[in-house]
Amino acid sequence: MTQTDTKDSRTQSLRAFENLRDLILSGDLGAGTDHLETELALRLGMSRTPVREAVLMLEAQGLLEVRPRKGVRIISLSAIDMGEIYEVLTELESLAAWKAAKMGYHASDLSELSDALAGMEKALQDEDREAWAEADDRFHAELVRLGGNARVRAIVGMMADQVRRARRLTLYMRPLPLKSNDDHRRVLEAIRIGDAETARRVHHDHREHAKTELTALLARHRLHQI
Amino acid sequence: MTQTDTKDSRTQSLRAFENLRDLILSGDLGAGTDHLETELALRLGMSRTPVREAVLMLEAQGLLEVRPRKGVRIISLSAIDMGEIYEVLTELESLAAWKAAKMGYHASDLSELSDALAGMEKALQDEDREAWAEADDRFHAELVRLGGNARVRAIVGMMADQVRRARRLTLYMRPLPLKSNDDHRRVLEAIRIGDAETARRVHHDHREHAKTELTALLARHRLHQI
DNA sequence: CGGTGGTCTAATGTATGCATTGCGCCATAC
DNA sequence: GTATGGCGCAATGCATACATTAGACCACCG
Repeated sequence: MTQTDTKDSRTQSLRAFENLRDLILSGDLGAGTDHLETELALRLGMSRTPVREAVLMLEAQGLLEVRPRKGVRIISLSAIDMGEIYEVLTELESLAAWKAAKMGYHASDLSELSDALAGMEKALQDEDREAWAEADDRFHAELVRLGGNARVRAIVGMMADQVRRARRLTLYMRPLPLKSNDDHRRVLEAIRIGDAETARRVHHDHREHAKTELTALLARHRLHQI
Repeated sequence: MTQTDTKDSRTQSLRAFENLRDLILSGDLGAGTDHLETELALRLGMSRTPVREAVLMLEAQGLLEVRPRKGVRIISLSAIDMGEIYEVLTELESLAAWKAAKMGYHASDLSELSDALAGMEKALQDEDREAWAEADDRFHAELVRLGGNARVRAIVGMMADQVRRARRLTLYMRPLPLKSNDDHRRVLEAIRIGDAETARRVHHDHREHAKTELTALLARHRLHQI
């Protein structure tokens, strides 16, 4: 009657899931904070039932944890967590790169990847870090899509969500990612010519390097929980 | 009043989750079959609410899918799915093997791994495939535990659950896994002496070999959906 | 003054009821 | 005989009410 008249075919649970997810990723529900189900239900303008369902799904994705009688706590990631996530990303993305190279894609199939790369290079010239991060996301997402393993895509998507907050936080703390673009270009080239081993190795090294860089950055800035 | 008086501190949701999970893994709820929430609630002796919550969690784990107005469908895995899962297992378990070797475990830390290996060897002598499978599970579970990455452990656990049905189905279709034990022994030895690269490579090859063997087996027996 | 026990509160876990809506079946018309 | 439209049913999505129980606070006792 008040705000929910915009025709909406999706279920309340799904809306709750998406809304809460966005609130968490945007930092609106800060890491480490607690929230009661009732409170969240009120905020989203629905009853507790769909909120509970959404919370359950978000817990499965590792974005929050339910602590009976204490509310749901937004997960905060330690440096160790970050390391774990990067390890998973390293392995699964480089598998995707390897498979993508093996699949013998035509150049036209790789246009999205080239576009993302071009976006990163332009952003770098403009020193626009936000744009660079967005293009970087697109590159990695497209890479796992080309890898053609739905489970890898799902897992990498989840993990990427989890580190998104951290990445945004550190975006302005580090030098412009010059080497990164070079890595990406080499991965794309390896995929283009079907050199699977190189694609895997370069991407693997790329992610490992990103991990050490990020953890060092977090340590330097005393960001042990984000 | 009838069967659920055994004091049970766990929540109904958790019980529903575990029960349904077991019913699925045991094949009692066959792959591809549909089941109404009401029916499942009746079967588990509880109301629909905890069943719904359990179903949601099981969906997140990829064991079933909810199809509105048609009931929940137990996921059936195609050969492609099986391939995807094995690829993920290959990468993440070999990462775990690599890390385990790097961590410099003392021999006493590896006793569970040795035990599992001994169990596999004894089972092989007895030609007891069930026992072998159980010991194999223990070996792989312990390996990812030693790897020390909680996320890897969670993902591998989920994937292992998903292929359990298939593994049981094919357990008696193939020759005794002689090479498998040898692989495991080499992985253990590499971890013991801290040779991370060997541990990774051997385990990687081991899993890849298992994948091709399984998919060939499924194709030969026309098991396209299990 | 500190510790312990009890009570009270409030948040969750669960059940239940209702509204919605997709789907199938039947009837009717062409 | 077939196709189309409407009606009815039943399963889910959601809201709400209730029971349970963990945890906090206070009072009383040592």
